[in-house]
Amino acid sequence: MNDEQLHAMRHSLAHITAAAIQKLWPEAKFGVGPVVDNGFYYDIDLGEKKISEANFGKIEKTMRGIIEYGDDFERFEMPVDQAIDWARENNQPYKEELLNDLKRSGTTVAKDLDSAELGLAADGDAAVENVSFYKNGIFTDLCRGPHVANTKDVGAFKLLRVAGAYWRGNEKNPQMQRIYGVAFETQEQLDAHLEMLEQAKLRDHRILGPQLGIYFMSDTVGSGLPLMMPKGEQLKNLLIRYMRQEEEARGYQYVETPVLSQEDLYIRSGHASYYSEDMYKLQDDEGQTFYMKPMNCPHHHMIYERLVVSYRDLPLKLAEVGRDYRKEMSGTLSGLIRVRGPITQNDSHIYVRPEQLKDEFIKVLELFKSVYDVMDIKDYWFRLSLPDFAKDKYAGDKAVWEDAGESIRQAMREFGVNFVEAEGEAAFYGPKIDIQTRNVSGKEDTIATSQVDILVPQRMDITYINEDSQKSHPLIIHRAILGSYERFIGFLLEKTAGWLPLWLAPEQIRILTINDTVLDYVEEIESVLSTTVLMKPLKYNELRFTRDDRNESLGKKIREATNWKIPVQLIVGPQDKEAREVSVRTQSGENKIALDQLAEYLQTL
RNA sequence: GCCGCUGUAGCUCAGUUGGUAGAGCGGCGCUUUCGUAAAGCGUAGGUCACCGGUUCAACUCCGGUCAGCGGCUCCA
Repeated sequence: MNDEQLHAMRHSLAHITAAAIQKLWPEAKFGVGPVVDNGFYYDIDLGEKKISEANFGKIEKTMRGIIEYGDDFERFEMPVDQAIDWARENNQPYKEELLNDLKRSGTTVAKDLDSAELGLAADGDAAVENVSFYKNGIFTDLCRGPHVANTKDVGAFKLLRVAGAYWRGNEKNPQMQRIYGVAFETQEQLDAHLEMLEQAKLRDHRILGPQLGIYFMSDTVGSGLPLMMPKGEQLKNLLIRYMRQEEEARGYQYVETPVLSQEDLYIRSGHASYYSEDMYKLQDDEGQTFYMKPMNCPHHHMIYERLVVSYRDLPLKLAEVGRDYRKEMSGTLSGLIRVRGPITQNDSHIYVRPEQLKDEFIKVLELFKSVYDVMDIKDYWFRLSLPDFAKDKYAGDKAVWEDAGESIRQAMREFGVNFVEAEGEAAFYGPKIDIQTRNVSGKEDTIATSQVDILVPQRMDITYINEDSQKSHPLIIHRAILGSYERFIGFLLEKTAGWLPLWLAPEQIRILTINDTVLDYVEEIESVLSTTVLMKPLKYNELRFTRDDRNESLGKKIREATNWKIPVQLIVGPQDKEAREVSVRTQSGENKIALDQLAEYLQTL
């Protein structure tokens, strides 16, 4: 089966879902019902009545009835005015709204999604005259198609969940219910997909994190406020040390700035007008207003002003382990991926003269590549996020925006990275690149981001004196290679299924004894380990090891060490002591290593 | 924030159609000193998320709050 057939199948199932719902709840009003990855959805408004997953059995049963009955999907066209009458007569206000948009402009002025749903070509911007419909049995829907020939031809499906979704993606519009389903050609493929989703859950950092003693969420502390446990703080600190090592080698200078600032700073930077609703605000006893910093940029700009006078001082690269707090809406929070705080940024601002922008941006790309290679992150791509001037988010000179976008584009071409472009995803102050990857369930995710700031230097009037003794505004590259350390830890846990590489594992080595007769030998091993230092990729990384000499079976000790995903288990029994070796158990198998070779061997893991 | 679902021992979960709860693992104690993913026996442990209402009686029904999950919206 090719992609088009699969698409038609899933789209047809969306219609069958709607048909079943119309049969069960004749008052249902329908929105759109497109195909998505692995399945489909349909948006439905039942007014006061709500569908819950408890209704899925009934809906699926009705759907199977429709499928078995085997109506043909019939396509027909009608003039748009007649279609509007049809929508009104059938009490379908959402369809009526779409049809009116179509009539007016030939487009629905909403997302591309809509055009695929409707009876018009995706590129149509002239007003349309005719729209197409599809009918299966008693259910008729405005739709561009294509569909399968008969309701019998839809393969295997399962309704997965129901969610809220704003009509046409706008939170000011009414909220509809979105019924999601997955669908495949065969039951086997469907089962395999459901199995994959189950497997993905086992790699979920929100399960692994607490399980491995990395972090947890406390009901008492509150949403989006993770508590890092000793192992998590260990891991985070290793990442911080590594990034600092790499950045300082490339001329970055570390600074530290307060978590609070007076309101003035954000008024001057312009963040206040965009984000004041999203900042935590504090009032002191003297009537002063402070904000908790949601980003480090304005603070860094103040340091810039103290350090930079002349063009000779540029580029200036300031870096910080910045602890930010953001008033994120409760519904957006998720494990370590989206938190309120601390959002510990691997943050840096590179202040450049315009002619330095492209070269410095290439150096940033080089740093991305170098760090991601070490982290063994391979499956990622860049997204060049440009402004959409139709939105009022973007201010400033259009030509400057385009120059900056073009510099980034050139830098990426010159450095040779793959990238896609996306309009309307830029930051308010400039174009950016996002580093995209797919998470364990196949959903696209942003790991990190880098922006070119063309607006704030003017707005804050931060300057340098150029070669002609004139005041000029620098450009600023904002960049976070690992994003936030919290988010990166979440990402890393999912990528590795908890099996962190040796250099990052909070507990790297556990010595497992077989009985008490080897305790003196264990001490010898420990003295070797405590004088061994890993040099790559983080320099002077002292080994972190523990000993399990409890009165328990070896099997149990191995099981526990494995559940903790400790990369190196050293098994020590009378035979090892006799031979002056250790049994090294790693994920790739077991090796007997002589004690005097152990330090050397560990460097190779 | 919005829509839907969920919240029982440290963990994973069972249970009561309203009469104050149970298993496995873990913990603790004793026995066992054992070679590659769980030794045996015993034992402690719960304001059934929190607050209020209905009721003779609430973990169970109703309302609210908090927290988690799936989406939508948002993401400097």
